[in-house]
Parts: sequence; C-alpha cells; structure tokens
Amino acid sequence: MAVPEAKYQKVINWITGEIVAGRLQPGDRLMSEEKMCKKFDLCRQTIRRATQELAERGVVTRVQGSGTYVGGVIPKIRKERYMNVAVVSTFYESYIFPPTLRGIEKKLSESGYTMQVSFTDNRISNEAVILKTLLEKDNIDGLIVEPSKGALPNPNIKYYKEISDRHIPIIFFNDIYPVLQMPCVRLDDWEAAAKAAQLLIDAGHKKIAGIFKLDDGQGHRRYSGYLGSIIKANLKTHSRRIFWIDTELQQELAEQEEYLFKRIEGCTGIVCYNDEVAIQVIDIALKRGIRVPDDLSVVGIDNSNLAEICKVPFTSFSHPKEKLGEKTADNLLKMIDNPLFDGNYIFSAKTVLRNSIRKIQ
Amino acid sequence: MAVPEAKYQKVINWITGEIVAGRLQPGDRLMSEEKMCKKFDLCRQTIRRATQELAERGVVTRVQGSGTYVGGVIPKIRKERYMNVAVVSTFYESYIFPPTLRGIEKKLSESGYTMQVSFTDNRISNEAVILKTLLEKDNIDGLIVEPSKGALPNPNIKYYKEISDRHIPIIFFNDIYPVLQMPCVRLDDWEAAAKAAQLLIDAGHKKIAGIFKLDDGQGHRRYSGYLGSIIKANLKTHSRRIFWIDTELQQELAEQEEYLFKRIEGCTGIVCYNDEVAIQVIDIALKRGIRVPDDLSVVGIDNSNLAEICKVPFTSFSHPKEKLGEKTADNLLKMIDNPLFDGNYIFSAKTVLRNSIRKIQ
DNA sequence: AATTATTTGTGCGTATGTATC
DNA sequence: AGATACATACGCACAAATAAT
Repeated sequence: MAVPEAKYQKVINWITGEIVAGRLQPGDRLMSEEKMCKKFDLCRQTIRRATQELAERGVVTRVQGSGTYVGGVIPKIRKERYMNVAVVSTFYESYIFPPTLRGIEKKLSESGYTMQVSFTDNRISNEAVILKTLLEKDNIDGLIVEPSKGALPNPNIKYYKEISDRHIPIIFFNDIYPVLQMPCVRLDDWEAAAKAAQLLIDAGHKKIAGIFKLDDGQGHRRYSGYLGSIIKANLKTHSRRIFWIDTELQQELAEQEEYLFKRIEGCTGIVCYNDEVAIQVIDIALKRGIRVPDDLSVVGIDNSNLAEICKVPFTSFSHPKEKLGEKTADNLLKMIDNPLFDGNYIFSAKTVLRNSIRKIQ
Repeated sequence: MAVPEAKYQKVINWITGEIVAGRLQPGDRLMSEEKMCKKFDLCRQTIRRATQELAERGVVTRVQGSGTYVGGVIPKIRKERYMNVAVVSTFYESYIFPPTLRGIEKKLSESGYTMQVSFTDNRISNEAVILKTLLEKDNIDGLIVEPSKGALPNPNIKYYKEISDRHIPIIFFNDIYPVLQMPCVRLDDWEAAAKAAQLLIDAGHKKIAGIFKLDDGQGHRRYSGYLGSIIKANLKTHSRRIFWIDTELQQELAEQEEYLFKRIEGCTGIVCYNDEVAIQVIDIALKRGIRVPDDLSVVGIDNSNLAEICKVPFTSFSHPKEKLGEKTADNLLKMIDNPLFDGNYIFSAKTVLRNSIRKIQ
C-alpha cells in the first residue's frame, strides 16, 4: 500500500463491505449523499463518484429525488393497471371473427379487464391510425392484434415496436408479422392444407388445384402445406393449378370464373383457402354444370357453418375460433403478469368429413 | 434522444398532443391532478409543474376546487371527456351482431372515440356484472346497449338509472326496456311481421302459423304485427298456431319438431321470428317430407345470408344491420354533445322476395 | 341550507442531476 | 478537489374553492 488509496475507492469498499456483511440488502436505501459526506468528511462529488461507479457495475441503482438503492436495475413495470386491453382485428372472415372476439371478451371480462375494439378492414392505413391513437391515449395494459396483410411488407411495424418499448405486451392471432419476434396464437395452417391435399391424394386424385390468399400468412402457410403433400406423393406441381386471390377483392372469383376454370381444367380436386372460397367455387361449378363431387372434389378449411349449409356440404378442417380467442386472451393476461411468459400456441386442425370427395380408382 | 426528456415535459407533450388530436377540446376538463399522477406514475408536484407551464402559456386554465380546463373559458359544468363509449351486446343473432358492431365502431372511430365491448349472452346476471364494472371504472362518455331479454322484467334497471344520473347518455338498439324512457334505434318489427303475414294473406293463405321469441321485445312486436294483419284480413286467430320460443334454448325447435308440426297442422304458411328460425323450419319440414313452398310457405325476417344460401331460398324482410349500428352510434354522439337530442329512430323493413310462397287460388 | 367529497393552491422538506466557479 | 447554486423529482400536510347530495 505504498500509494494511498483514492478517497472514493474507500467509499466503494465501505459500501460493498456493508452489502457483503448483509447490513445492506437488495432494495435497501443507502444514506443520502449529504449524510455520507459528513460520515466520511468528503464532498458530495466524491461520494457521487463512488456511487456512480457502483451504479455502472449494477451494484446500486440511483433514483433522482428518492435515493440510492442496493441491487441491480429494478425492471420498470407499470404501476397502475388500466384493466383495459385493446383488440385490433381485420373484421374479415365473418364466420371466424365473431366467435374469436367472443372468446377474447369472455376471458378478459372474467379477469376484470375491459376490451376495447378497433377494426382495420385489412387496410394498412386504418391500422396506422388505430395504433397511433393507442400510443397517444396510452391507457391499455396489453394489445391483441390480428395482422392486416401479414404476408406483405408493413410500414406500421415501428408503432408495434414503440408500444413494446413501453412494456405493453402484444400478442397476435391467426397470423403474424414475421419481422416482429412476437407471440402468436394460430391454427396450424400448414397441417390443415397438407391434410386437405392428402385426403384428395388418398382418394386417388392426381391433378389437384389450389386457391390461396396472397396477402396473408395463412394463405402462404396453407399453400406450403398443400405443396408439401403434393410433393410427398411425387405428383407434379403446376403454377397453372394454383390461383392466388386478394382479401380486398371479394368479387374476384366470381369475376374471373371463366379464367379460373380454364386454369384448373382437367383437375379433379381442389383445395380451397377457406370455406368462403370453397362455397364460391361450388356455386360457380354448379352454375357451369360441373357436378360436385362427381366432376370436381372440393375441400375447404376452417369448418364454418357454410360447410354444413352449402348446397353440397363439403369436407373441411376445423378452426378453433372461440377457443383460439380464449387462448389468445389467456396468454396475453399471463404476459401482463409475467413479461417472460411465452405466449405462442398453435392449434392442430381436425378433419371434418362430408361428402365432397369422389373416390377415384 | 441522448438526454432523456424531463418528466414534466412529457406530461406537457401528452396534454398538447391530446388537444392537437382533438380528443381534448376548448372547455373540456382535464383529468384531475391525482388521476394524472396515477396515469404517469409521477407525484402531483410534477404534474402541477406541467399544467402550470401550460396555464402560463394560456393553453389551459386552472380553477381551484373545480379542475383544469382547456382554453381560457371556464365552463359552468364539469365535463371530462374520456373519448370512450361502452357497447353492451347480447352477441346473439350471429348474422346481425357483427355488421351492427362494425357500423358502431366505424362511426365512433371516425369521431375519435374508442369502443369498449362486452357481451351478455342474453343473460341478466352477465349484464349486471358488466354494468357494475362500468359504474366502478367510470370512464365512458356514453353507453350503447342491446337489451337482454327486453320483454321480461329486468332487475338491472337500477344500474341504467344510476348511469343516467351521472349524465352519461344511454341509447339502445334492436330492443328497449319499456320501463326506461330511453332512446332506441331499431327495425320496425311490427311492420316487418305485418308485411310478412300480409304477403301470405295476399297469396291466398288462410291458415297462417307464427313462431316468435317470448323473451325479447322484437318477438312481441313481430307477434303483434303478424296478429295485426291476420285480424285486418278478418281471419281467425288461434293460439295453437302460435309457437313461442326462448332465446337460450337453441335446440328447442329441433327437439320439439313433432309437437310443433302437430300444432301447426293444416297451416299452409308460416311467419318466422327471424331467418335462423326460418332455416330450421325449412330443414325440419324437408326432412319430414313437407315440401317448401308447395306444402308450406315460409317467410323469414332480417334477410340474412341464410335466406339466400338456404336449400330453399326464402322471402325475408331486410334488417339494416350495419346502417343500424351507424345510426345508433351517430345518435349517441349527438346525445353526448347535446343532452336534449332525441336519439330515437325506427328503420322500415324492406321486402326481399324469393320463391318460398305458394299462390293459393 | 348544510354536509361531504373532490379538486386545486400553497408550503415545507428531502434527494439526486448538472453546471459553474 | 471542493464548494456552491440551481433544476428536477418525490412526499406529505393542510387550506381554500367548488360541486354534488
């Protein structure tokens, strides 16, 4: 000890010593800088230099107007609970949205939360307005979102990041924005479409068409599942047989029916993106004198009431709808209580058989 | 953003932001200092520093014992705008509820209001919990309600009165609680059912059955309309021909089909409470070998997509659905701005003809 | 008309953050 | 290195004005 120890170092040693001795425990407040000045007969700046170094090391945390506390950074959790969760939904798929919303509302209200709802109509511009308002009003404990056009680039990502920066948990349902590493509760779209195609393959079909949505992730995943079964069965893939549609163009199929049926000519089966598409395909087919399933076998996905009351009730794959809403809300509530909770969940799709597939020898 | 903004500056920015966004308008009262403390997790002094600076700038006016107001004018009545409206819906009639909710949301969001939704499932007990929560949280500017079992006595009336006593405007849609003299936006149920019965009468039918809901006002009004046309045509009324159903017993018709068809034996036409009932009646009839419309003419009310995609597309009477939602929200907003505004509105039902009525000589 | 609850006004004390001499 | 000044922030107590009942 030839060189005398720096004064601030002595202070550091004293504080760490107190902590090691257990006289200062995590959460305890150190005496004020002023008091330490008197204790060590040093000026405030010297004391500050000591606590600053300890603060940098994470040993203590300094809080303006309050004091200096033992322990690392106390995670900033919102003190006040608004008991309010925002739900941003596309409003599309009329047979999926109501029960899902109902499931969400059920779980939220059971836990004493209110639910505030906004609809995007699957429009990015509407989504932007809604998110900006949420940021300005700043009165939610969590956010549940059904992505708008999840498969296309989205300029609203920055708003989601900003909400997340405020430690407000976000959970998605049905689909996700891939660039955001955020939890999602959804159907196993890949599996549903793979099973759908497999059913047709098992029934002996070789030329199987598919109609998919181009703007959402479900469309892409269902396309992948369909493709997976086709390839696994060593059948050939043809772009001609795959028809892409856009969510916003509701009349697209009816307007392009001539072109559609020319594209899928020769196909004996078709995997439809969802029941809404399936019922349109069946309607158009019957109108054109194509019998279902004799001339064309059809399968849908989502198993809505449409599949049952259709002129030709068709095989479909169940979407959990209300259960999915419940799971989404449940996981969000857990995320609100525990920021480390992993909210991801994927539902398996169950086959619901009806007579819309012809067996080919 | 190297230097973190002062906290009071953030409060200033939030308040000015609310004013710029139009959610706080001249004359509106800010939330109390205490509430802002909780909202921002700050002490009152810091909040006061923010409002003081704004007061010095003339942006707000602080009034001791009353509150802090936007602008220089001091209003006589205290009025804090939450820019939030609660919607309490039954969730029943799946084909009516989604578009109605959508219409409400559209109008509310256009005016910068958020919409907070709760569902009663047509249960009085759920309605009670929801209303009590609304009273406790006390953060709404208005209330939109679809009555639960509007035709039966309701023990929750006191909660509606309490909300009304707080000068929070309430508007009902689809139905109303008769003891509450409050505005309602609805379909002209009487007219719809009267027109339905008249159509059958004009086609030469003499024995016309009717199925109505016993627990809601729509059911009672539609029953009255049906009865009105029967009596006007000097036909006899028979209780046997009138079948009452309960909202909560979804399977009632299917379970009692034997009894139902015994009751309406000899009838050549039937007026159904709504399309959901009509589609069930048609399903059961076809199953029993009764042809529609050859043996039994059927009309529905609400003109849902069910009427179109039914195995026998049937004549129905249009419910304005989304338009009704828009009108309801519109009227509530007017009531918020002007407590004297009369929010009542009744939509006329338009006939949508399909081939479900046989002409009798 | 009187009481109670709510809201802003005011003052005091204490602690940390930053800048200057 | 030490001293001082001022800004920012938190907490409490009580007074005064207003609104609701």
